[in-house]
Amino acid sequence: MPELPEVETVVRALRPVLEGKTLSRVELLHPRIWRESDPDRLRSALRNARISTLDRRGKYLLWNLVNRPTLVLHLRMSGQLLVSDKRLSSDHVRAVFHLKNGPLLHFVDPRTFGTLFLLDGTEPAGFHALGVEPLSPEFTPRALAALLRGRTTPVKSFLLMQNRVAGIGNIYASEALWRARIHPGTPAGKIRGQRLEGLHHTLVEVLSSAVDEMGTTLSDFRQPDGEPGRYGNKLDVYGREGEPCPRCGRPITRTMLHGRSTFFCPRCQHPPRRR
DNA sequence: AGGTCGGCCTGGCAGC
DNA sequence: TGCTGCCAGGCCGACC
Repeated sequence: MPELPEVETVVRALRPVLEGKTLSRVELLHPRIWRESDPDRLRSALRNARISTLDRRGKYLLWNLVNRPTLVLHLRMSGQLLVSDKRLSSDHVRAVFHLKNGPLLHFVDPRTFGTLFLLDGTEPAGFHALGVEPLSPEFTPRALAALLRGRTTPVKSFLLMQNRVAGIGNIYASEALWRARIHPGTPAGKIRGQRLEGLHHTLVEVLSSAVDEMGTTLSDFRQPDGEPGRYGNKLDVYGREGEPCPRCGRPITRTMLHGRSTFFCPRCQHPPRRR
C-alpha cells in the first residue's frame, strides 16, 4: 500500500543507487506490468539509457533519463523495488532493470496492480490530472479550502482523490482525520475555519512524520534494501478496530466508506455542528 | 460534472 | 487437512 511516504522513501533510497548510472537493459516479465505501454518502446527507450535524477509525483516514481522520455512507475498495492547483487528467486518478479557495473533492480509485485510507462505522449491521461503535492509550499490552508468548497462527498473520500491532493491513501487519510478530530463522513465542503486549518496541519504532520519513519509496513511494503518501514507502530487508528482510542479510550470503530475500510473514534471525531 | 460503485489481482487467513 | 470465501486497496471506467 505505498502512499506518498512509502514512495518518497523508495525514491530517497534509490537516488544513490540509480542517479548518474546507465541502464544496460530491462527485462519485462509480466504483461500486466506494461499494460499501458508498448513493450518494444519501453525496451528501446531504456536500452543504454543514462538516469539523471529520480523524482516523485503523488504516488508515482519518475526516472528522468538523458535524451529519453521519463520512465514512470506506480507500485499500486503490492509493488516493491528491491536492489540486489544477485537475482531474486521470487515468483513475483515482474521486471528486472540491469545497471551497467551495478546491482539489479527488481520490480516485484504479487498482485500485478503495479505499472510502468513512458512520458512520451502515450501515458494515461490521469497522470497529468494529479492534484497539489501536500508537502509542497503550494499546499496552504487557503488552497485546501478552495478544493473543499462546495463538495458534498465525505471528507475521507475527498482525501483519496488524487486529482485534488496527490499522494494520500487509505492509511494516512484515517490518521490525519483522527488527529484533526474530524469525522470521516463529514461532507468535505462543511469543513471551514479552524477545523480546516487543523486538517491542513494534521495532513502535513502525518505525512512528514511517516516520511521520517520510512513509511508504514503492514505486510508488503519494503524499502529497496528489504527493510520494513517504521511508522506502523505509530498508527493511532488505522487497523486498530476495537482498541482504545489513544486520546479518550473509547474503542476505535471501523466502517466502510465507498468500499474502503475507515477507522475513527466515534467520541472524539465529530461532524461539524449545525448553524 | 460530481458522486458512487464494481472490477482488476493474488496471498493470507478465518471458518467449517 | 483442504476447501471456500472474504479481505486488502489504488485507480479507472461505467453509471446515475
